[in-house]
Parts: sequence; structure tokens; C-alpha cells
Amino acid sequence: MKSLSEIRRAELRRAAFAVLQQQGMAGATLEKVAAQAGASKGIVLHYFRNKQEVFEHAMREANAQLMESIVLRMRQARSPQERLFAIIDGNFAEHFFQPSVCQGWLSLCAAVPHDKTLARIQRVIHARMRSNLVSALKDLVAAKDIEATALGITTLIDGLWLRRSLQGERFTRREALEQMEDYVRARTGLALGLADAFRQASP
Amino acid sequence: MKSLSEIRRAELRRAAFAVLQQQGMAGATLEKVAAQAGASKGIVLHYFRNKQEVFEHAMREANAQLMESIVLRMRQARSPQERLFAIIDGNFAEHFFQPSVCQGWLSLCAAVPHDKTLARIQRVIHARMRSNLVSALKDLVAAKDIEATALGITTLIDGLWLRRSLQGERFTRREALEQMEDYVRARTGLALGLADAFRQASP
Amino acid sequence: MKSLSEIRRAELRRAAFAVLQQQGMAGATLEKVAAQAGASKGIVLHYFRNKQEVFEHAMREANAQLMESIVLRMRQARSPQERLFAIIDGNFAEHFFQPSVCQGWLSLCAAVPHDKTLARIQRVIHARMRSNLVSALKDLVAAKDIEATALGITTLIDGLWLRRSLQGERFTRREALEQMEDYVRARTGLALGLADAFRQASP
Amino acid sequence: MKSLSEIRRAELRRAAFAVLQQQGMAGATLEKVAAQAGASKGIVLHYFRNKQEVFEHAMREANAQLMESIVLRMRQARSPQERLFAIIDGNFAEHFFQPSVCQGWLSLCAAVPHDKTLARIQRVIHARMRSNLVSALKDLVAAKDIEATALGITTLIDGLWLRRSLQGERFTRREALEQMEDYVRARTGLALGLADAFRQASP
DNA sequence: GATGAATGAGGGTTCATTCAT
DNA sequence: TATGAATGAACCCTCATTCAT
Repeated sequence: MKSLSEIRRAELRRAAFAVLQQQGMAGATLEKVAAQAGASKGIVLHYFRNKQEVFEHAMREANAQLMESIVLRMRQARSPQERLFAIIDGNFAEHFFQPSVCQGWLSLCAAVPHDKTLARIQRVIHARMRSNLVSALKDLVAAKDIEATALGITTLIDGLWLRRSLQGERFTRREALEQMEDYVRARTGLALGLADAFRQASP
Repeated sequence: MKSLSEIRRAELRRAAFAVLQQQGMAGATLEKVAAQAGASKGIVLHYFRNKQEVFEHAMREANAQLMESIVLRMRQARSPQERLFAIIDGNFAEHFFQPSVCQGWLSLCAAVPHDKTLARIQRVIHARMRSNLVSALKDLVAAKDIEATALGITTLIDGLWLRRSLQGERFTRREALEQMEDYVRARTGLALGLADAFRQASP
Repeated sequence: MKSLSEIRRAELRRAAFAVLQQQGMAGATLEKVAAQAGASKGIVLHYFRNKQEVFEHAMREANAQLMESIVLRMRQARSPQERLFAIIDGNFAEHFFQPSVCQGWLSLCAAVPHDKTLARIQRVIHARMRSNLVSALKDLVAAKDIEATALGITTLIDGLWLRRSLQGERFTRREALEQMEDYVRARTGLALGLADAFRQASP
Repeated sequence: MKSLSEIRRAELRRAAFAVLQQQGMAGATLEKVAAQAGASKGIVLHYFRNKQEVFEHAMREANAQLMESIVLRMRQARSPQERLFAIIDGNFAEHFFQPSVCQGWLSLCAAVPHDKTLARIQRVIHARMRSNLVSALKDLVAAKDIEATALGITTLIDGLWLRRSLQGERFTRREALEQMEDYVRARTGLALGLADAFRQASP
């Protein structure tokens, strides 16, 4: 059971991430965050110490949304390969792999080098992602290749997100998933079927 | 023969990119740019119409520095494979694949969605990189795979730059080059030797 | 019942007009307006969107002060002639027909051609003045002369205000009222007695 | 024979008054003055000590243009009444009684209270206008009414200029001349025929 | 004489943050 | 808890003015 104040905080950090998506870090003011949450101007700093803290929680929110996507898929995963599929596919969930969302995420990444807390959060997020991937890869690739493969996957995911940010709809979700599929196949020999939804006919 | 004013403009855009590296977009003020260039505050807007324009030229500067790295290597390339090496290796030149440089670059990328000119510049940069890669890959991979491979390479490069931004020295140039080497080998069968400088002993 | 914020806005627009009187439009900064109101610089733009809006309200304030003078006299007017007297005399109220006030007003007039809202306000003000005059003149002059006479009166008033701005105390209120008296008498045959307060002896 | 530098100064003060007409005092920068004169940015302050001086000469220029109008008409005046006509009509010369010109003039008037030199120039201009009018009125009205009548005429002229500034084309030259005609007739009994050009048929 | 580079002061505006209600 | 008034710092930008060529 959540307290009222926790609900309010959740609303606000959702709003913060939403504003970030639309306006980027430069255009993200506390007033806009409040407006996005349908609240009054002064409220934001009742729940957060300062602006930094607001956007630190926005990064947590962003990651929470991503994890939700992944966990949803994880529940139905019955094998290491399905777990690997779940992790990767979760990163490209249709409602999530959107230009605006990627842009919001990118805004936060660009702030990481100048905010220690943001850096710490990012470290935790990355560690968890790596840990999930390593766990899934344990039975799929040679032990000595696990770390490098996991790193390669997260890096390519990041690259694809960056590309989506820069090119918007001109870079499609399909292209992204095909890149991931090709990459995984080339490095592990596995066919995850990430882009299958787009394939018209199979030979 | 450069005019005096062009020299000044070059100094300023170098300064702008330098400030971006140290402070990010949020902390990048025109005053700091001027100070970095050893000039007075007013001069910056004597050469550029406004702040936007300054940082648009900073992106051009960043790309120019990258191209310099690549062109240098390209001159000694005698085969398609050496050209492919040159392009990729140029992206990881020691003085260039630095946390601060990557962070400056990332700051600009994060601003792309909110600045049409920045977006246009980015598009041009990306088009050239793709064109270079496609040209080098023409004789190295099957025709149908050229585009996807080129895209994959640029995307992984971006991802590695992003990782360098986020993790700083904790993510090494060696790791980056090994990822690139593995990726290229897995997708094209080629051994470029990107990480050879780091290899202690040969088998 | 005025809200607190309306009181503050009224204070600020009074301050804005006061600054205008002392410094003219060129010297009228928001900081001085704030200081005049005994407030901080930031507060001015808390209540008004920008500098333009501040001085648009300053013009409303100026007109409000004029109308107050006129309305006060209107209340005691029992005949068309007394109404005519009230309107004209109100324009030369002792506390109002001051060099500084006229100069403030002139500053605003000079800005009218470059500010649409100011122009609109001016139009409304002028329309009301004309309407008041026309109404008072209806029973005093031939129908065909009403409009021209009303226009003549307002124009001469403006001219006298302008003169007061330019010459300050060297152009006296008495001279102004005598000019008005002469003008009205010449054009309508009426003796309003505008300058009677100054007349030492009667013939 | 004018020196080259005097020609340049004349060009610049014409340009200054032109800029004032279009942009008002707030928008009148030295750079625009230079541009208007087809000269380079720095040149203005080679010929004038500072901005104030530039616009002081702009006022002289404005008055010179007015005097030109009047002198032209004066040359053909053969009687006091024709001289009176010349003075008044000169103030409403078609190319001169334009909204923009009146606005430029008004901008200067609004600056008079805050610039001693401007005030002095204005005083001289007004004195000359008064002197011209007094001289023309000497044989037309009773001695005791000369001063007041002269003052009334200049004041109404100012008022009509002000109205033209505020209302632009919506207040026509014809209306202005009719007001002057009516005023002069009412106060002196003279029919100058100022508005005759507009009269279709005579009785 | 003429140009335009360079400076720096100052103003409008935005915004995080604090405070009183 | 919630509101929004109030503050003040900082930034972008404009411009008068000076200077070097």
C-alpha cells in the first residue's frame, strides 16, 4: 500500500521524464514538470530537494519503465534463449522504443558525466542489465565470451537507441530489431527471431 | 589563405566544443566559451548570430576533428580492408576517444532533436560516414549485406562512444576496439587487427 | 474586493508610469520600475509577461488617472455646458497637468506607432474622449459641427500637453486653460470659465 | 561650397531622422543609421561624438526639412495673410505631413525632457516659429491677441501632428487642414483657404 | 578617411529556490 | 499539504563606444 506522498512522487517523476522527452534537458523546467503533472508550480520542490533530484528520479522512472517491459517478457521465458530474447526484445517494446522516449533517455545520459548521483544510478542500471544478460548467456556461449558478448549486446542496444533519437521515425523499430538479430546470430549462432513479427513469409 | 575572421571563428568553435566537453550543454555559457578562447564575452556574438549557431559550429568542429583522424589513416590505406580499418580506427584515435570528447559529442546529440540545424548537420555527418563505409565494404561483403553491415558498424561505434561517455576511463579504448574487431569478424569474417596494438603475445 | 495580486499589479503599473515620467521610455528599465514599487526586479515579470506589457498597463494607468479627474468633475455637472467644462477642465487638473506627467504620457504616445497593443489602447481612449465630448456638445453646437469641434478640442488638448512636456513650468497651466477657453469661445460662442480661477479682477 | 565631411554629416543626419521615422527612438541604433546612409558601422561616431549628438542633429534635420517647406511658400507670399498661409500650409506639406515623419518628430519631442541640447534646439525652433507667426499676425489681429493667437496656432499644429502620429492614415491631411482653417477663422476672422484644394465646388 | 574587430556595460528574461499563508 | 508570491542569480543578447589597421 502506497502512501499518498509516494503516489504524488511517482506522478511527478513520470511527469519529469515526460517533459524530458518533449523538451530535452535544456527546456525542462520545474514549472513544466508541475504542469505536466497537473499540479501547481511550487509543489515539485515539496517532494524533491532540488532540480537535480527531480531528474535523478526521472532516470529511475525511465529505467523502471524499461524493466517493466523486460519483466513482462521474462515471466513467459522458459529457457535461457527465451530469457535472452526477453531482455533484448524488452528494450525495443513498441510503446517504449519511441523517438521521444529515446530522446528523453539520451538527455539523461548526456547529464550523467556532470551529476554524480545520476552516474551512480546509471551504474546500477547497467550492472543489472549486464547481470541479466550474463545469466542468460551462461548456457548459450563459451564462458570466456560471456562478458564480451553481454557488453556487446548492451552497447548495440544503446547505439540503436541513440540512432532512434537522432533519426526519429526514419530509423524504424524493424531495422533496430534486425540489427540485433543479426548481431546475436553472428556472435552466438542463435536465431532469436526478434524481427519475426515483420517477416512476411518464411522459406 | 584564411581571413582573420575565419581564424577567429575557428578558435571560437574549438573553444565551444571544448567547453561542451567539460561542462555539458547545461553548463556551456557563452561567457565560458569566450574565456576558453581567451576573448571577451561580446566577441562570440560578433561572429555568431546566437548561442544556437555557436554550438552548431561546435558540432561541425567535432566532426571535423573526427574526419581529420580518419583522413589521416585513409591516406595510407591501399585496399578496401585497409580503408575499412582506417574508418573504424579513426573513430577510436587515442586523442579523440576520450571521455570528455565523447561527452561533448553526446551533449550535442542530445540537442539534435530540438534544433533543426543541428539535425541537418547530424544527417550530413551520418550520410558521409555511411557512404565511406559502404564504399569500403563493397568488395568485402555480399551486396545485399552492405547497407545493414554499414549501419551496424556506425551504430556500434555510437554505442561504444556512449559507453565511454557514461563510464569514462572504466571503459577502455582497448575494450572498445575489441568489441569492434569481434563485431566485424562475426559479420564479415574479416580480421582487421583493430586491437592488435594491445595484444601482448601472438599465438 | 480586489485580490492581492490585483493590488500588486496596480502598484506596479503606477510605478511604471512614475518611472516613465521621470526617465522617459529610454531610461525606463524594469529594475527601476521594481525599485519605484519597492519590490525586486523579478517580481515585475511575475505579474506581467514582458516589458511591453508593463508599459501597456502604464498607459492604462495614465488614462485611469485622467478619467478619475474627469469623472470627479462630471458628477457635479448639471448641464451640457457643465459637462463640457468637466471634460476639458479634467484634462488640466492641477496635480495632473504637470510637466512630468505630460512627459510620461508623451513617451507612451511616441511608442504607440511601434506597439500594436499600445495603439489599440490609445484608440479606445481616444474614442471614449470623443464620445464624451460629442455627447456634451450635442445641445451646444450645430449638428454638422459637432464632430469637428470635438476633434478640435481633443487635438488642442494634446497640443497643450505636448507644449507642457517641451517647456515644462515655462508654459503654465493658466496659459493652457486660457487657450482652451479662447478656442471654445471662438468655435462655439460659449464661455466656460476655464481660466476664471486665475482672473484677478472682473471687468 | 560644402566640404566633403559636411556632406557626409548631412547624409548621416538625414539617415538618423529616417531611422527615427521607421523605428522610433527605442529601435534607432547607430548601426541602423549607418546602414540607412549606406555606410559602414563605425563611421557614425567619426562624424559625431556620440549617439546623443547624432539625434540632436536629426532634430536639426527635421526642422530644416520643415523650414524648407515653409520658405518655399514664403517666397511667393505678398501679404501678411499670404505669409500666415505659407507658415501654416508649410507645416502640412504633402510629403512632410506623413505618419512616419510625424512619428519621427514625436520621438524626438519625447526625448527633449531628458536631453538638454535637444531642449535647447527645440526652444530655438519654437522661438523662430513664434516669431514668424507674430510677424505675420501683426497686421491681422489686435495687438493684445497676437501672442495668444500665435501660441494657439503652433499648439494646434503640434496637436494635429501628434494625432497624425497616433492615427496614421486614418487621420487625413484634409482633416488637419480643415481644423487649421476653422481655428484661424474662428480666432481671426480670416479665411486662409488652407483646405481649398479639397473643396469640390464653390457656392 | 574608413572599416570592422573588440570590449564591456546593461537590460530583458528565465528559473531554481525560498517563504508565507 | 499545497499554493503561488517573491527573490535573486545567471544568461543571452544588444549596443554604444573604443581601437587598430
